[in-house]
Amino acid sequence: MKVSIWWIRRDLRLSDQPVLDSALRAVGETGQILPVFILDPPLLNSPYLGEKRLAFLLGGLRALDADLRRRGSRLTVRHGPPGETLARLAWEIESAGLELAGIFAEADHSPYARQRDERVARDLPFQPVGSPAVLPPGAVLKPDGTPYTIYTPFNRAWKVRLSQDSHSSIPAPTHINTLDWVTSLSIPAELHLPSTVPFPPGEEEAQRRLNYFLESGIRTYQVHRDRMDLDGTSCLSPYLRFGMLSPRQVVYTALAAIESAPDENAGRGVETWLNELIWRDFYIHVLHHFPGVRSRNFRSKEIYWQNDPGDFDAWREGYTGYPVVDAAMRQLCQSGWMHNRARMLSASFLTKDLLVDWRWGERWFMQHLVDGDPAANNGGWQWSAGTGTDAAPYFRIFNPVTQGLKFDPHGTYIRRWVPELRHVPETYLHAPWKMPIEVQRAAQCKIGTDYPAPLVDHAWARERALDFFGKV
DNA sequence: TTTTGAGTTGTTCGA
DNA sequence: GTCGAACAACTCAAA
Repeated sequence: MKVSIWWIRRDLRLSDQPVLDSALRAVGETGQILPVFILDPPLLNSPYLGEKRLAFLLGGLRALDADLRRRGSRLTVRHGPPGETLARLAWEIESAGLELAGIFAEADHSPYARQRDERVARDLPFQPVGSPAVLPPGAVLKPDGTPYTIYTPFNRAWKVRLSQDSHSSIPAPTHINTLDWVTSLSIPAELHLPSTVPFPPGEEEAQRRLNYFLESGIRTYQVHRDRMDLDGTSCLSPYLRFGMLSPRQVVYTALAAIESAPDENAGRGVETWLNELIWRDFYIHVLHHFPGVRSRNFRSKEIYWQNDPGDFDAWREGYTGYPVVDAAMRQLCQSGWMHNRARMLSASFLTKDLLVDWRWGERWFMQHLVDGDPAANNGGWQWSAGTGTDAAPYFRIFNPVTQGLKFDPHGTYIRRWVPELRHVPETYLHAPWKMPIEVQRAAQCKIGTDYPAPLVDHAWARERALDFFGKV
């Protein structure tokens, strides 16, 4: 009898699951599947992994295990180096007189994962299937066969490529014949998602959110997505990060949503949202073709950052004295997520106002984001710092006050995340240091005591950054 | 090979 | 208050 190992990494779902589908095909009607998740020590101990994302992952494993059990299956969890662990499982299968049909896993394009997989493939019958991107790296190239490094042409080519593509969603199997005598660790239970993290893990929740977003949020997406005070975005990033949603299914569901409801706003919303999903693919492709971006500037030579540890501390704890920046940083630490505009704004503040190395910010974000993904996070940070592919021009420096006025006009976002500013009148909310002393007293918010004075003067910092980056 | 046009997300200043 | 231009120069994409 044949057995397929389904090695689960960041594809925690059963529907539209090409890896599981391949594993099933390889063993036929009578064969068995062994769904495995391996707790890999270097990943668990990585300085880029934080508790919130780990808790989300573990919760996702619990949810997947429950989904599997409903189909007569279960998840096997092991701990150890993946190569040895898989070899051990292969040995267990073969010593029981069964035939290993193959080890099936979704491709993972991050540098660590590629090295790991190459090593596994050397010794074991391992095949990567599918991709966490909608279109896999290599599928979108310039006519001369080299990868794109500018988003807009990539976007155009991506859309052409998608139009040549066909997709028929693979339904979740109703029953999965499973090898059930293999021993498994229990999923570590000590880590639970804090209640401040608004992302219940699991495929069912992911599907529910996708449907809800496509029914209601998509119509206002284009106008509300930049507003930090509204729930204008899809909030699907953690689910896409761990493959609780199939990225291909997301795209095709969204496209189908325009066709079935030809509402002008919905159409615009889907179009805008699709462009965001293409950014996700873009950075996955960039990291695949240029793995060096994880440690080095994509474009510019080394930059001699100021890297003041005190400035960095103030930034990461949310005590810069600029309310939107502080709201953003506290939202990150408490909820494990940050609004897209808040990410740009706080990244601009760290790299341009404080002249701190983007890698410091990148690592901090990775430690706290539930959706933290090496490709997207690195792409975003290098873009913000002006060192990346298709980077922001060096003179594009966000003004935290005007950005706040524009994208959090009533200060709801600030009041939500920076409670010491809760009673500050709207007129002063984005620049509280301008409050006259009697207003500070009335608002129970003394600047310098209850809430910090600005860490740097933005106008001065802007000039300093222009000068600094001008020289580079 | 050469040439031309374009490049996510902003801010400030002066008319 | 609104609007357009300047903020540079360079690399990339595509004809």
